Amino acid sequence: MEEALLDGRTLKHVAVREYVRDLLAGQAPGSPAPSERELVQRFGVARMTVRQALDTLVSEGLLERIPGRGTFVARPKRMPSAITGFTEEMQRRGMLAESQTLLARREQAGPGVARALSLTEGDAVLHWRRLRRGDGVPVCVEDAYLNEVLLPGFLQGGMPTSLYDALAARGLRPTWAEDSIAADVAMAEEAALLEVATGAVVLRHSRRGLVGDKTVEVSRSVYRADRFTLWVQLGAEG
Amino acid sequence: MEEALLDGRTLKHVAVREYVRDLLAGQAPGSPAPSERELVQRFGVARMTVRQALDTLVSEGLLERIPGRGTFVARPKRMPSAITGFTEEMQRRGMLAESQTLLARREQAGPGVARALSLTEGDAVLHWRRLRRGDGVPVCVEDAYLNEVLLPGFLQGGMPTSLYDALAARGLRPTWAEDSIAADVAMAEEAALLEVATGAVVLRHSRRGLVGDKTVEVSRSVYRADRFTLWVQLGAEG
DNA sequence: TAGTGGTCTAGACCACGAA
DNA sequence: TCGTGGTCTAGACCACTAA
Repeated sequence: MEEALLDGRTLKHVAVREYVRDLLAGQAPGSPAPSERELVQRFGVARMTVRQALDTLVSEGLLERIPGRGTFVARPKRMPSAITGFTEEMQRRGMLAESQTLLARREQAGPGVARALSLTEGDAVLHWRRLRRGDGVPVCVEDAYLNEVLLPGFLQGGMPTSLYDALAARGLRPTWAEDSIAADVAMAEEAALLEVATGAVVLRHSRRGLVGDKTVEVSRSVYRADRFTLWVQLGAEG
Repeated sequence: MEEALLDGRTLKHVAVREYVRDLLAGQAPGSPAPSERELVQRFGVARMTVRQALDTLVSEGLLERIPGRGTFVARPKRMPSAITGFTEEMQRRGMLAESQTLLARREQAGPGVARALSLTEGDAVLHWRRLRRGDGVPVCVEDAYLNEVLLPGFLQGGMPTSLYDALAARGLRPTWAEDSIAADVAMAEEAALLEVATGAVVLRHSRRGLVGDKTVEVSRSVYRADRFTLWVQLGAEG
């Protein structure tokens, strides 16, 4: 029976690991995993091999070992804030996210954008300006600048609703972000778009989004202070 | 010579691990670690034991294994924002942090603070209000509410400069934080303390700080918008 | 007492990188 | 060719938990 589980091509600890992962998929926290010796019997491998498989699942946070008791499905750990965009943020709050493209074109990078994208001033960048609504009310004006070299043909074929979905489809969703958040007042143009008075209080949010060492996105957003509060979770342990 | 390194009380993989950690402390990224077989010889242990020791250091991010080459000091990974307080934040910016205690007393928890600290309304909490300066200029008014049960005698013996240092000394430095950030205008009392006009733009920052499952700190800070921008790094990969 | 995970041994063969 | 880390074996003894 063991032969059905080991095909000779897959590494044994990987086979055991994926077997256990499938077995416990969807199981409630606290559900017991097979014991190490049971997996040794089932797969006909050494115990160290089973431990190597389980070690991986423990470090992933899927399993939890309790000496003298056994191995169990761990309760999900608290996770720090993911790197999300407006669309996901609104969905998380149960609000309807809408976007109206005000501008989508190639431009020459100004000094600030060029530095943030690790380009030279005057290099071509994609500039995408949107008015973003939550439940129909203007919430935010966002200017996103994208590295054109990484996104050939991005402006063709219609703009997507979610920038991060579009980046993810190209394997370029940021895995690292450097954000700055400040309070300020709205300039005339911003105020008109956000349907507030010039000088109304706003929250300014800038982001530099990287995947690996490459900056793919620089954005500057201005939020109506009366319609938006930023939430951030920090830390790892739970 | 091996006997000098193993005292029989310490677990062997721990002895090997700490030997390697000390050996490589302060070494530049890319510096080679002893090979696994070299450590086997030096400590007279099995190779699996050495691998267990090195596995820990690899998962800590200190070491990096390169198959066929060896094991090396890893370059430091980018880390998400730590959970810091005002003092550390100012130091990070190269500014002098000063604090003036406006209030430090036991109070009965109001509904919001009680809920955030997982207490019952009316339970005793420690309330610490400070005016915080950076390079001598008022930057922030912070109200911190602390769970008195976790911090017996905290108000005696003089207030520390850094709340987070004081919590760390008790093993209660938050490992998880839930923050909210919003733009607003200063109320009269805040404006007077911050030396701005009533109605001036401010950044409001609330935090719930936990260690494990216990909430140890709830704070509400109001920052002068012209003196403070918040910075956050998100993500894990580098 | 029986079962669990934690630690440890003394080997083995492999793919890969550098010389 | 030689050294490296990656994988794997077939056992062993320990402390701890639960019945």
